[in-house]
Amino acid sequence: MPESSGPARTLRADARRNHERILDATRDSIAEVGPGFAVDDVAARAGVAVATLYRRFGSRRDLIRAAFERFATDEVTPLVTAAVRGPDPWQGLVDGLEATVLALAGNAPLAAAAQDAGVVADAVRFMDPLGQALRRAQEGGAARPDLTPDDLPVLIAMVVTTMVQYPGPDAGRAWRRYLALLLDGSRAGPSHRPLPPM
Amino acid sequence: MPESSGPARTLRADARRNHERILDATRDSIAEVGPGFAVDDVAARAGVAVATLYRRFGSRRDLIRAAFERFATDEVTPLVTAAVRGPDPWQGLVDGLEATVLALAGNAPLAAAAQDAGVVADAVRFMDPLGQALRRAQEGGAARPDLTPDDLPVLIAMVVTTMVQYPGPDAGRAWRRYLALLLDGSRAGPSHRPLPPM
Amino acid sequence: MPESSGPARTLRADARRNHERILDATRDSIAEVGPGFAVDDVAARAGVAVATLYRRFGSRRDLIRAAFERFATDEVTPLVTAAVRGPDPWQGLVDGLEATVLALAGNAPLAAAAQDAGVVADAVRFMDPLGQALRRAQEGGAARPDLTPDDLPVLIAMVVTTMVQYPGPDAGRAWRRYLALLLDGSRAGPSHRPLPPM
Amino acid sequence: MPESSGPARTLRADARRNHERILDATRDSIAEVGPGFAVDDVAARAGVAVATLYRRFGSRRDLIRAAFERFATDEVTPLVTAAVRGPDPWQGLVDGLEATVLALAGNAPLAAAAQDAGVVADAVRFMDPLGQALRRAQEGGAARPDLTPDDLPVLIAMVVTTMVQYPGPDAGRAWRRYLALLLDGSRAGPSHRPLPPM
DNA sequence: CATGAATGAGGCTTCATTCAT
DNA sequence: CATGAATGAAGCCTCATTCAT
Repeated sequence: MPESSGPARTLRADARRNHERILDATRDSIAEVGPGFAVDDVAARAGVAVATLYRRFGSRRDLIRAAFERFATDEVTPLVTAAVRGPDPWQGLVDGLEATVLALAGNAPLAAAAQDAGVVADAVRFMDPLGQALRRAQEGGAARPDLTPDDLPVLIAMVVTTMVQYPGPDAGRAWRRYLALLLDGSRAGPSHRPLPPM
Repeated sequence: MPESSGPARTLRADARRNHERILDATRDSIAEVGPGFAVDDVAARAGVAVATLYRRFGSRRDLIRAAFERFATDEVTPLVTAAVRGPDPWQGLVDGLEATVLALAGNAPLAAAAQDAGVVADAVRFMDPLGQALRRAQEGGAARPDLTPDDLPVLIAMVVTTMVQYPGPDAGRAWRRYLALLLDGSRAGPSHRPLPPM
Repeated sequence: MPESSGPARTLRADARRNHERILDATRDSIAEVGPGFAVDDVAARAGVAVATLYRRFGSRRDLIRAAFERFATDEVTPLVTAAVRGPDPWQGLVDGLEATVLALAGNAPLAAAAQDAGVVADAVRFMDPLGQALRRAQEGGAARPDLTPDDLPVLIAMVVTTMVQYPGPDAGRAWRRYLALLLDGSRAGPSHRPLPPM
Repeated sequence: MPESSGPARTLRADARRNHERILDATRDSIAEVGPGFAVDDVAARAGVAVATLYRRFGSRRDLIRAAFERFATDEVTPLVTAAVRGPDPWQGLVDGLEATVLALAGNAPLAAAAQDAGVVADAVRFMDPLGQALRRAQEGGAARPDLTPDDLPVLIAMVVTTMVQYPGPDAGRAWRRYLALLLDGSRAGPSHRPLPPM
């Protein structure tokens, strides 16, 4: 049966649609009222009952995680994947990290909420392209060899912190400074002593 | 105005004592129940009424700020001041930052609360010795010249983030890794491009 | 109506199987999470949808009733029937009541749930052997004549109460004390005034 | 300062008044909507904020306990104390228990709530006169010696159960029957074997 | 000036139950 | 006839903060 006209109320489809709606609503609510958003507000925005929300996502924390993950997957990862592609491996890593933080900066409150909930690292872990970029840069001798892909979420969290902590008018700029500092520390260099273990 | 009659002075002293007690209680409460501590709990521990607490400090946030500031001033600054004193300017900066973060790590929950409340930078700003160490390291040619003392609180906040985000069993270790990375990026080096502005 | 075609009979069997499964799941769920069990949990354990459960049993309360009834019928009644059989009529009543409460004690949470839902008496009413034992004991002159079989569920509920109210380490013992008291009061005795009416 | 005219708004007095009001409201709410009453409803009836209620009583359970305790202390104990006073020790015990259960029957839903919350025994423990009556009856040789005052709350709970379980039109009568049974079992008698331990 | 009782708003979460498929 | 997604209504509880004493 092809999709006919009119309401076409399917249930499975509605469920999926609700899923998306809730995630959108979460993003919007956080964007508007900040990391202290209320779960009830999200449900209201999504046009579903709170219990529906709780059926899919078990808790406020998981909701944040899911919203941030989808954001990371759908909006960040593609940009990063694109940024990473380039002839120069080091520049690929630089561009990838910049793209990452830039994308996060676009939804800073969501990032802050994820930070508050302690789920940044979880979600960010899904961005594999960065890890590959790191490896390529290491193989090319540009990045110091004692970094690991597991460090990347931490680095990103550190930079995100600088956005969270300084929400002034120039908040959109300062993070570049500290990312640059981290990157300079991440280059291969003869004077570097091995990094302490994780 | 000379110190006049007895009672007035006694009151002043009592007030001061209350002030200290409240700050102690804040530190203790946060240490025990974490950043989600309750103001009432602080008042109870301090042996004062909640309203008294609110008379002295205007809000929960200001209370955190004050507690963290006193902690920074009384417990962190001295250690840092001592650490900074050394013949080698660069090592002085390194030791100073390490001492800072180490001291913060000792009261990680308080640091986390300050982070949550967004007052880390405010309080940390009071630690001047680090700024002087930075300048000395820059004058000696060891530290890159485009860093400023205002960067230091940010760097510290970044490292504190790695403690907050990874409260696992090795949480006490990982921060060293990222501080090292930041320090490697902070060294003077011919290959460094100028840092983006703050 | 003779057993007709296959499929119909298969469906009936499946329905029956579901019925049993749900009742088992109810017993298990209550045993694990106590009288505050959730209907959804029962459905999940039974491997059926919640709506299916609601089609067969009208409400949570009816579900408890049904589970307790089946428990009473299948697991308690046989034990009681066996216990009642003995040469001495009074001892038969004593043993029967002890067996009853003992069986209930084995599934105390289910009994408690039935108590909470107010359906103990309903279900217990199905245990006729006790009534017969009472009559035999009365005919033999051992039990006071003004008791009736309708009193038995009440007596049992009273003893079950002592299990519910005292869930301490010796909860498994105390009920014997109060059953003994009730039994001593149930013996025929010249000093007994007639019991007030039900 | 004598109590003047008008509102006379004292704070300490108001607190005390609120305390009483909340307890009254609890009694009323339970009487109206049953043991499943809502704490919010109690607060509304008492004309106080929910938080006020929670400041005094820590939890729903404690609220029930307090309401039942006050009821027991203020309304039950005096009646019992009066009932117990009589020349015949055994009759004193009988009358005391009857008065107890009778008083409970007047607020059966409150008793049921206390039963549900498992706090009957706690509160009932405050009714010492019954214990004294038991001892007097035992010293007079009327009551069996192996009963202890700690048994009394249990006996009462058992009888209360018969009220809870049979809320029919004759609910007000049946309990007498079972109390009589318990009492007959509580008399001293040569044929009694010692009660099993608690 | 300290007290602490009172507030009001809101937070998260859970359940029994009913539709639409 | 079974499914399970969705519901709506509560429920309990906590907190930062402000009056009245």
